[in-house]
Amino acid sequence: MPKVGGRVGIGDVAAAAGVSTTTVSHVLSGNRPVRASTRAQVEAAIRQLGYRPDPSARSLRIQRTENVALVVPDITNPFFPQLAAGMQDILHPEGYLISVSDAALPVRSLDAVVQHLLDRRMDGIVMAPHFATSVHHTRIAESGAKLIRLSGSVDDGLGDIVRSDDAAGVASVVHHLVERGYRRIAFINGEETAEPGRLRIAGYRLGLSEAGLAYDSRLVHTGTFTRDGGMTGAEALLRGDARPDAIVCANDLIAVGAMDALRRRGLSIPGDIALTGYDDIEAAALLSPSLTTVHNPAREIGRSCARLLLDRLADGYDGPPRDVVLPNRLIPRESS
Amino acid sequence: MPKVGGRVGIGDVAAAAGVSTTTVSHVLSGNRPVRASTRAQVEAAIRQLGYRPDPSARSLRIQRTENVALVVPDITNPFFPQLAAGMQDILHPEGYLISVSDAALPVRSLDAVVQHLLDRRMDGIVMAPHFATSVHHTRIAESGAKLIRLSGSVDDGLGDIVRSDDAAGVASVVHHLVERGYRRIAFINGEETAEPGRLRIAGYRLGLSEAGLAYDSRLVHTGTFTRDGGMTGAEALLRGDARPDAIVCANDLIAVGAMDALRRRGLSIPGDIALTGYDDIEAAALLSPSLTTVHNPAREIGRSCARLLLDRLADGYDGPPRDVVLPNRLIPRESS
DNA sequence: CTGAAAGCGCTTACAG
DNA sequence: CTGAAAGCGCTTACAG
Repeated sequence: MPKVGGRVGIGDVAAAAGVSTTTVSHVLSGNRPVRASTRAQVEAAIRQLGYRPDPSARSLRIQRTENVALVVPDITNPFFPQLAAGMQDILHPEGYLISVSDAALPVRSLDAVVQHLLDRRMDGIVMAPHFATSVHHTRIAESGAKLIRLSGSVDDGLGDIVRSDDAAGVASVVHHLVERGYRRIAFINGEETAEPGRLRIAGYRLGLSEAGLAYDSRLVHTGTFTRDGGMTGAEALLRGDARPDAIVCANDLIAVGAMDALRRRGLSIPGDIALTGYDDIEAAALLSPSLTTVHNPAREIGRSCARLLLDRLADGYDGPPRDVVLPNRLIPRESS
Repeated sequence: MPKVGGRVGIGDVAAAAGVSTTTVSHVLSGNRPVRASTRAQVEAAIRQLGYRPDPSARSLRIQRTENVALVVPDITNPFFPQLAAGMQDILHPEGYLISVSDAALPVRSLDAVVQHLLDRRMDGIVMAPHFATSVHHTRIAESGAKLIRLSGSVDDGLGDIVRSDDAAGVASVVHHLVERGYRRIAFINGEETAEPGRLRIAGYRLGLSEAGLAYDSRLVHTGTFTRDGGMTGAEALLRGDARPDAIVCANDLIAVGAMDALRRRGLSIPGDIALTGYDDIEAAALLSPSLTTVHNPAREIGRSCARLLLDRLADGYDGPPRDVVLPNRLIPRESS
C-alpha cells in the first residue's frame, strides 16, 4: 500500500521487492538485463504500490525534458490546430507532451515566447510563425533544442523543414480548369511580399505554361489575402478588357470576396465564371455553390514535423537538416 | 563568462558574486530580504553569466511543475483553439506552460490522456471533453492537480466550472426576432441527449415565454447538430401545417442546412423567412446572406479558467468550487 | 542579513 | 546479474 502522506518513490519499490533502486531503475528502463524472476518481483511491487516515476527527477538527471513545443502565429487560424493534432498523433504515444504557444503580436512577442521555451528547456521546437527570423532560429539551435520550421531554406543548417508544395497545388487547380474547358483563366493574388503570395502566383504561371496557355498580365490582379481583396480583384477583372471565364484565387477568403462580386453582377458560378480558392477552410464546403479549392495537408505536416523531431530526439539521428515537401490535394466542388 | 561545456548553475553565480547559493536563490525568489548591495552583485553575476534557472531542478524541489494542461475532445473544432488562446493570455505572463491534449476518440482514449497528464504531474487540468466522467474528475482531484471543467455541477466538490449561458443566448435570439416583428418562430434542435441540445431548447422556450408567445410543438424539430439535420428539419417545418416566419437553429451548421433547404424552395432570407444560428463559426460571416448567430465567448471562457486556476495555484485559494457563468453575445447579421 | 547542508527522486558510471 | 553511491540543480529549514 502507498505510504501515508508521501509519494511512492523508486526506493519504496526497491524495499518492497527486496532489491536495490538500481535494479528497479533498470527494470523500468530496460537499459540492462535483469533476471526474469527479479524483474517479476519488481513489477509486482510497482503494480501493488501504484508507483509512477517522477518526471522532474528524471529530467534533472538525464538533462532532457521530453517536452516539445509548437509555436504558431495565431492558434485561431484553423491550419495550426490541425498541425498540432498531427504532431500529437505521433508524439503522444511516445510519451512526449506538446506545449502550444501562440506568438500573436502584439500581445506576445516572438522573442519572449522563444526565450520562455528555452528557459523551460524544451527538447524540440516546431516554429510555424512566418515572421520568425534567423536570430530566433539560431538561438534555438544554439540552446541545443532541435528545430523544425515550416518554411525557409535548409542551407543555414539550423534545422529540418517541412512544407507543402503550394506552387504545385495552384498548378493542379489550373490543370483542373483547363480539363473542364476553361481557357481564359484569371488569378487574384494576396500580398506578393508574403511567401504564399510568391509561391501561389508561381504555381499559376507554372500551370498555364504546362497547359500551353500564354500568361496575360491583364488577367492577374494583386491585392490582399482578404475577402475585400477578392471583391476588389474580381471587380477589376470584370471591368477589364480581357474578360476571364475562370478565376483562380490565392486563398479561400479571396474567393469568398470574388463570389460576392460575381453575385452582385448577377453572374452564375460556374455557369458564367468558374471560381476556385486555396486552403480549404471550413466555409469552403458550406458556401453555395461550394468552393473548389486545395487542401493544405496540415495534419500530415504536423505528423512529419513530429517524425523528424523523434528521429533526432529518440533515434539519435544527427545528420544534416532535411527538407520534406508534401503534396497538396485538389478538392473539386460545385464552383468549377 | 559561461563555463565551457556545462550549464551555468546557481553555484557559478554564487561564486562569481562571492555569496552563498542560498542568497542567490533568495535574490531570485524574493523569499527573504537581501541587502541591496548584495542583491546588486548577484544580479550583475546573473546577467554576466547569462544564468537561467533549471525548471526540472526547481520542480523536483518544490514538488510542482508549473505546467497546466488543456484537454479537448477535438482541437480541430474552432471553439477549443480560442479557449487555448484565452488561457495563454493569462497563464503565459505568469510563466506557466500550457500543454494541449486532444482526446479524440478512438485514437486516444480519455483514460490514457488523463493518466499521461497525471504522470507528468500537471499542476492544473482544464477538462473540456463532454464525455469526461466523474471517474476522470475524481482521479484528477485525488492526484492533487487542480481541476476546471466546462460543464457539470459544482456539487461534487471536484473543481471549478466555467461555462457560457446557452439558454440565455438562445433566448436573446428569440427576443431579437420578436423585436424585428417575427411571431411564428420555429426551432431546429440537435441531439437532445447532449447538454447543448437541452440548454438550447430550454432557451428557446424561455425566450418565447418571456415574449408572451405560446410554445407550439409543431414549430419544433429535433434532429442532429449537422448540416443534414438542418436540411431535414427545415423541410419538415416547411411541409408542416404551421408555417414559420423565422427559424432559430441550435447551431450554425444546422442553419447552413436550413439555408440550403430554403434556397432550394426559392424562399428568400430574411424576406420570406428569417434564419439564425448559434456558435458563430467562421462560415457564419462568409455566407450570403451572412448569418445572425450567437458568439460563444470561448476566449473569455479560457481566460476565466486560467484565472480560477491561478487563484488556486499561485494565490493559495482553497475554498469551495466556483461556478462561473459568462454571457453570450448576439451577432445580428443579414439573415434576420 | 547571510550561510552550510540536507534532500527532492531519479540514472548511471563504477565495482563486483 | 546486481548494488552502493555520486550527483543532476535547485529550495528551505535550521542556525547564527
